[in-house]
Order: sequence, then structure tokens, then C-alpha cells
Amino acid sequence: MRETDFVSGFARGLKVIEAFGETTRRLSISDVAKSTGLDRATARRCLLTLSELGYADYDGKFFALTPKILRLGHAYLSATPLPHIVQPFLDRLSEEVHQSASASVLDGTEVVYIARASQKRVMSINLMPGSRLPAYCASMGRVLLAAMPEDEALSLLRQTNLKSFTPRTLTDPGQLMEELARVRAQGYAVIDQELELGLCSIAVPLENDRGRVIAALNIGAPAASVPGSEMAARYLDPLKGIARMLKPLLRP
Amino acid sequence: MRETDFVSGFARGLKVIEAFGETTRRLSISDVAKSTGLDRATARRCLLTLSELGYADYDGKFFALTPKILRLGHAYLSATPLPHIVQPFLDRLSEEVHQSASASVLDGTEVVYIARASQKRVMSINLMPGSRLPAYCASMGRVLLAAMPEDEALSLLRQTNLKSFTPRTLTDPGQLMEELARVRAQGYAVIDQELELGLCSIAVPLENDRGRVIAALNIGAPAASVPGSEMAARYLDPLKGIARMLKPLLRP
DNA sequence: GACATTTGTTCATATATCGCACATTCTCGG
DNA sequence: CCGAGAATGTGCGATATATGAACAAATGTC
Repeated sequence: MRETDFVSGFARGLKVIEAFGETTRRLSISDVAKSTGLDRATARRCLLTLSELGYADYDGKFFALTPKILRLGHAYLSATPLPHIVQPFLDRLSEEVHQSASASVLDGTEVVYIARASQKRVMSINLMPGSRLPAYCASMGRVLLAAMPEDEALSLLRQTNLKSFTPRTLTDPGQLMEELARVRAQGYAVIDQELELGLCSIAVPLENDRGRVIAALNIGAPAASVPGSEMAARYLDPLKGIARMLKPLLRP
Repeated sequence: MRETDFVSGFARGLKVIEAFGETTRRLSISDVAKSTGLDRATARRCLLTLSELGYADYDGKFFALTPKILRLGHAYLSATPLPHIVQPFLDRLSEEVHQSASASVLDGTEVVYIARASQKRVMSINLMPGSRLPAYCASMGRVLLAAMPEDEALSLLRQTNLKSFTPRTLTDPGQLMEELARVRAQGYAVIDQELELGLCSIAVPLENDRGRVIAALNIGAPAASVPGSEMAARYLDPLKGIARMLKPLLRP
């Protein structure tokens, strides 16, 4: 790609949108300039543009994103076939096993939920399509990392901030790589309260009809009712079954 | 705002992202140019920029958005307090009445779901945070339109493509305005299979602590099990109760 | 209340982008 | 296999944008 085929004004604007997050819903011009590394004048122009287009509100001091911004992500969820194909299978599975079932793909070091059928909530955080979790300590993340070449997986782990969410979280890259090898060999991953105490999950890879892993499916359950050691016995077959049924449906 | 405070390259790029939707997940340069009205060269530069940044894939012919694009909308959902505050209430309500419960806000002529607790699926389409429905024929839309000044509501209706989803859909602006008056007077809206045959829903406004309507809450149910005429008797009190409990929690 | 610091705004200019027109490459139907 | 039509790629002048410094306003500190 040539230098002139890159619209840096657009790239800067996207950076500004991403500056909004978790703890930072209202940002001043300087806040944005600082967190994006853009010049204050440039950040201001991007923010005023967002506001002019209705993607942000401006009270003269702080900018905040408006629901219109959801159009951007929605373009993906509604346009991509995978979420639509997977959803009814998740619904059925979730009802059958009385636990939440989800599908996700990898984006960098994170797992992104693209579809979900939830039962009574067990996690403290509320997962929905678009939600993200660090790949290294999520069952679907382990499966997706295990599906890639070892050096790429290792490189992603090195880019990750490997923190301990619970005393059981694996954070050592060496140990994680060993675990990935095990996951690759056995064809599924179980997470036993590594992300949140009281929560277990199991995930399997979802292959398309050419055999490429394109997503992961999982079931999450409260550790109190289903200990980690039982996850596979209970849920591996249903998950594998769905992955098998979906496979021929996933052409591109 | 001055002319020079507007980054048109950014605005053009956002337009390109929105060009992707429903039926159009893979778009060529010309497709995008046509549907956005941008020059081909400009559309191409925006698409290549998206691809360079990892927001889109390019196979040399077609562009398709990647899950990374979900970061943009997620910035809103995770940064805005309302969805987080409302979610646990919806979870409880949904479980209590064994139906799906949702919260939404208005974006132009559409209702945007910002939180949802779903039971067994009854609708043909799968609603989730970020999903959109036309306001004029959705229960939450009626409530939100009823909460605004009449002339603004009418102006929004005039901008809307008022089509009949079912034989029962109201599409006449005059009739709709009458219905909005009724909704305003009674404090809730019931939709009886106007959006989809077999689906009824009831919605109430959600006010913040200053009395401004900032969102709507609803319950949807299969018409077979709950006829439209019974929606209010069964679900109005629980909905009103939640709106009352939430009110003091909604400061800004 | 005055000083220091941060934040927002404006401006001139160097630089990058836009849109057009033209060149090239695809794509199919014959 | 050819050729017409469509889609894509490219060079260039006109135009719009980014930059960084200077200024103004607000905020915080002593």
C-alpha cells in the first residue's frame, strides 16, 4: 500500500473513539490528547467532528459517546454470518444444559464474544456480543491460542499483560504454552476459576468446512454446582456435537 | 463550529464503516463508493486505511469488517453507566416473569437496545445490545417518542420509512400521533403483533432522578401465551416497579 | 488575591488529501 | 479467444488538514 492510500485523519479519529472505555466515559480534549498521543488541536478537531455527526455529545467541557456509535459495531455483527448461524445452536445448547453458552473469536490478545445464550448470571461481569476477555485465562482464548502456530501464540502471550485475576490464574508464559499444548492434544480447554472465583468453563474449537479453526464455543458454569473436574464429562460431548453440526455450514 | 474544526476524512471513513450492514458484509471499492456517495478513490483510501489498521480484511477484491470494529461500539457500552445499572434489574425481572426484558434508548428514528435479559427466544430476529428496531412500531419506541415534544415526534415519524411489518402495523402518522398521545396519558405502550406476528410487548419510560425520560424498559412475550390485552395486567406493575427503583440511581 | 499550571482556541504555513481524468486490469458473454 | 463494459489503480493540480507555537481562559495553589 502506498503512503498516500492511508487516510491518517480517519485513523486518528478511530483512535479517539477507542480512547473512550471502561472507566473513561467523559473525556476532555486534553484527556483524549494525552491518551491517544495526538496533538491537542487534532484531538479537538476529531472530537468536534464526532459531536457534529452525532456520535458524541459535548457539554462545552467533556465529550461522551452517544448510542449512535453502536452503529459501527452493529455493522459487523449484523453483516457477519457466523453470529447468526451459531446463535440458534447456542440457544438450544444453553437450554439443554441449563448453563450459558457462547461463541467468540480472537482479536489480538483478547477474545471477543460474537454470540451468547445466557442463563441465570453467574459471572460478576455481564458478557454480551462485543465483550472482551483476555485470551490467556479464558477457555475460548486457550482454544483459539492453541489453534495457532506456537510462535504466534507465544508472541501474543508476550504482548499480554498477564495478571492474576484469582490465585489460580496461570500467568507464566512457559506454563501457559504447556497448557496450550495439552489443549491442542485433547481438543478442548477447561478453565477452573482462573478468571473469577466460582466460575468454571469449557471450550472447544469451531472449524469451518475446510478444517480451519475460526471461532470457539464454550459453556460456563458455577463452580459450586459443577466442579472443574466434571466439566468435560458433562459438557464436552454436547459442545463437540454442535461444533460437528456447524462445520459443514461454515463455508467461507 | 468553524469549518476547519471538521475533519472530513474522518467523517467519510465513518460513513464507509456504516456502509457495511445486514445484507452487505463483503463490499468492493465500487460498492462502497456507490452506497456512500463518495468518490471511488476516496472510498478506496478509507477501505485501505481500515484494512491497514486491522478493522477490515481485504482479499484483493472485497473488504469485510473484522471483529476489531466491535471495539468502537464497545467503548460506549462499557463506558456508559446506564447499561450496567439496568442489567441486574432486567435479569431479575426476566427471571421473575419468564419473559425477555430489555432496555433501550432512541437514536434518530430507531430504538437501540443497550441491555437485555433474554429467555427462550420468540422473535425471529435475535436482539442484543446494539440491535436496532424502528421506533414507530416497537413498544419502547412508542414510549420514547411519546416522551418528546409532539412536533419533534412528528418530525421523526416523517423521516421514517413507515412500512407494514404485519397487517396490524400502524403506518399512518396521524394514527401514530394519536397512539402516542394515549401512551403519554397512560404511561405505557403495548404493541400487539405490529412488528412480528405472534409477538406482543409492553414498555414503560425510565426517568432519571430529575424526571427526564432517558430510556425505556420492556417485556416481550409470545402472543400465544399472553394476548396483547393481558400484557398490561400482567407486566405493567413489575415494569413500573423497576422504573421506580432505578429512578434515584440515575443521577447524570 | 496573585502566581503557576493546565486547558482550550486561533493562526500561518507546510503538508497531506481529494477528486478528477486517464491508464490498467478484470470479467463475461459471444 | 476476443472485445465491450465494468471495476480498479494512479498522477496531478486544487483544496483541505495537521502542526506547533502563541495566546486566552480557566483552574488550582499557596
